[in-house]
Amino acid sequence: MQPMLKTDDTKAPASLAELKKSEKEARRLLIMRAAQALFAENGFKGVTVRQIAKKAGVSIGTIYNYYAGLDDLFFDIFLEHTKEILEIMSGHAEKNELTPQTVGKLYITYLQRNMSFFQLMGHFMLGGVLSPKSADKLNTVMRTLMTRLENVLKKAGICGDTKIRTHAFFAALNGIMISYARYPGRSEKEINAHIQRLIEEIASLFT
Amino acid sequence: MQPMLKTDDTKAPASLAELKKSEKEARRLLIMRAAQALFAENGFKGVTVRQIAKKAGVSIGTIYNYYAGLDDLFFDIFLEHTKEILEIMSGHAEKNELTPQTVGKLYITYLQRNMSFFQLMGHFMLGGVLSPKSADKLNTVMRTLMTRLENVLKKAGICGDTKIRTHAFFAALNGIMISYARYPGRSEKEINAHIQRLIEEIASLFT
Amino acid sequence: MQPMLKTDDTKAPASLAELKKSEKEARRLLIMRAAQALFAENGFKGVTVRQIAKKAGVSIGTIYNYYAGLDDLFFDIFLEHTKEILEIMSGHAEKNELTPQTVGKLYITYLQRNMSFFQLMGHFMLGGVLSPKSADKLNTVMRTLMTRLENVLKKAGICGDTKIRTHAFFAALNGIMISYARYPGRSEKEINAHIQRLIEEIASLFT
Amino acid sequence: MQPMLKTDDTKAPASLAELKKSEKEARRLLIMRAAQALFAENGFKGVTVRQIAKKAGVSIGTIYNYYAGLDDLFFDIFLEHTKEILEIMSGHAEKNELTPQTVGKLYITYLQRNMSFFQLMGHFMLGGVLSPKSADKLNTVMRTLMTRLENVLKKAGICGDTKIRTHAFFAALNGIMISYARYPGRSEKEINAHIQRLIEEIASLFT
DNA sequence: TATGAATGAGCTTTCATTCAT
DNA sequence: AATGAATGAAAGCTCATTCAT
Repeated sequence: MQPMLKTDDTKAPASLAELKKSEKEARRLLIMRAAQALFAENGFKGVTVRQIAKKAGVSIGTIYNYYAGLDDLFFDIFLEHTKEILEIMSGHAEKNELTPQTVGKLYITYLQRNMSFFQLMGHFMLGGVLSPKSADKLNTVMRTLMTRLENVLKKAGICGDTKIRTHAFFAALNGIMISYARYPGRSEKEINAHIQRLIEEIASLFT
Repeated sequence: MQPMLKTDDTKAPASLAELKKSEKEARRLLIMRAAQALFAENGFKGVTVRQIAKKAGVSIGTIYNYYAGLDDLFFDIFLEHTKEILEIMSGHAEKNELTPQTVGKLYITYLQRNMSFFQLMGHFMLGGVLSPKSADKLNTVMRTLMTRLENVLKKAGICGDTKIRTHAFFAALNGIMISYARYPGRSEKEINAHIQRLIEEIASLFT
Repeated sequence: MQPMLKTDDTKAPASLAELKKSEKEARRLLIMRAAQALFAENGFKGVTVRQIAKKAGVSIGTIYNYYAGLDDLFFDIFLEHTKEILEIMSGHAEKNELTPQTVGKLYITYLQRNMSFFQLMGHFMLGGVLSPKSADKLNTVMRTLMTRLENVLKKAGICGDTKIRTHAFFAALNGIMISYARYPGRSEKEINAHIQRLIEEIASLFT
Repeated sequence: MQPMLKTDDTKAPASLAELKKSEKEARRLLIMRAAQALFAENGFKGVTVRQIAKKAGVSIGTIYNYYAGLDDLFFDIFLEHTKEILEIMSGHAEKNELTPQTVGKLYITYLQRNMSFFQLMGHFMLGGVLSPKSADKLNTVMRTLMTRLENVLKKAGICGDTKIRTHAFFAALNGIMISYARYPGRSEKEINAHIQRLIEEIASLFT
């Protein structure tokens, strides 16, 4: 499972103040990346503040200077993943390659490679409590994602209430993951074959 | 959120041995119900051995006389829920009322009223490790559920690979839950309206 | 590590009462042997009442019908071992084979094959509290052992206060065990070679 | 039973960093002394993390900041005792007072006043598992102790394989303790008299 | 702003012993 | 005499968070 987070978020600073700001941002990123890596290694439950601090090369206290608490950090990671998914889709959109099927496969592939992202999704959707600020951020990014998906489906020729249909498509893809991504007693290969068939099934229904 | 687990599991015992056995079963149920109630009250965080023991009115040690560990107990709860869903569907099947739409609504309604079941599903599917024995039990009950769903969809006139299509239907329903059941910043009413529309959308696709 | 406890303690009963008594004794033995076997397998700390009951094929409660508690059972095992050592020495004494060296090797070999016995010795001598009754039993058997050892040393020609010298010999042998029987970082072979040399050294001093 | 651990481990710090380091060392010592005191009071049974924390006036968590686990702490105590024994012997060596008899009495007296040390010795030699690092430390300190003992015995005129003879002497002394230090049914006075006689007996054999 | 030692409530699990049957 | 389910105190250990430096 290779995390796919990009690394070139920094640009040339224009002033001292901006320099400091970008430094700060860089360190925030450092922390987030460390946590993300640990997620990928040990899953959601196996990540502790100590480990993150060690991996990021900062002190525990510093983490709390950048994030109000672990859930805050976790949500930041979740958001980062969502943004990355958007970028991946953008990349393919420019090449005019997006069909419901390809977008479905892209999305699921991403989730399979970043199970921790899906674990976080489960955490926040099923159990966690989001601050209003976090909820706002989530809304913004989700709206963007939905708009993009909607465009793909429209181009594929869906009609009717395209918005609700997009939501249904998105839900169905997530459903594949939670229902079959780690089905007990099945090999990774079997699971993947099954998932691919399900994506095609779902995608064909939405075309 | 009202749990809907049935309570009339007891029958008249035919012998002393059977009496003891049913007593034992009754206490096992007591423990499971206590845990289930705690799930409903406080979510995953609120379920500790201490809490369960207190709620069930038994000692901590007793819990370990009935279950090998917490995960064993959790899985038992999960299984019980699944069986109950099957029974609900059976009830409606006899009355010949099952369409993809009604079965979808029944299922989602159950999940909404028993969020803990869905949390457990997430727990086992995303993070937990199931013992081979538990995996077997899971397989058995899931196969039954899938068969039942398949019959419903067949009666509704689906064709092609009905098995994979059933899995897709099931996945889509679960996806609605994980994607929208607790969407942050939305009221319960809004959420429910949205979910109902999504069910209809999905169901219509599978008809 | 093969435990060396004998098994033919039963004789033909002369009456019904005696039959019952011997049955009882047989069951007591059954429990003790089970505990002894578990000691050999898992060491002193790894033995629980449940395990003993299971291994002996009796219920937990039954164990408490025969022994006041675990320490009582442990002490019984300790005593049994001591008696066995005496018997081994008796066997060789009849053949007129006992020198300080051979008796030292016999004793240490027994301890090495029954480390749990030595662990018990440590338990009772360093930390445990013995009931007066147990202390009496211990005294009796130890006196017999000392007498036997004394005879061996006398035959080997020691003079002076033979009693204190016997105690010193006995102590020295035990000291070899606690000091070197499990020396960390040494292989079993190295340890054994060292122990054999020490026995010879000690034995030669007492000749 | 008065523990005899020394207390003057602190020196004037040369810098802030060194100050902090010595503070840390002081707290480590605080924890170790608390554990040592509990050993002396209640034996092995009385030493729990909670008790140590309470006695040392620190939190439970703090103990785990200084030691990886209880066994790590126990071994530290064991080592500290060994070092102290070495210091005691050094003090007398300077005064040229060491004969096998005096060194035997010094050693045994120390063990009698610090039974917990001997209990720890039993713990590690009979049941415990030492980390490689701990095993190394043990080896170092034991080698020093053996060298010192060997010098004493050499000065007393022993010949032959002086190394093995030293080990035998050391073993014999330990054997006195495990065999007779707490002989059940004997008064403390009787026990002490017996032990003193045994030391003389042993010492005379090694001269 | 960065640090990291201190905190202590909290966790799951074990196990000798009791006692009603 | 035999049973074994129930007990619950106690264990070692974790870890997010705080706060003085």
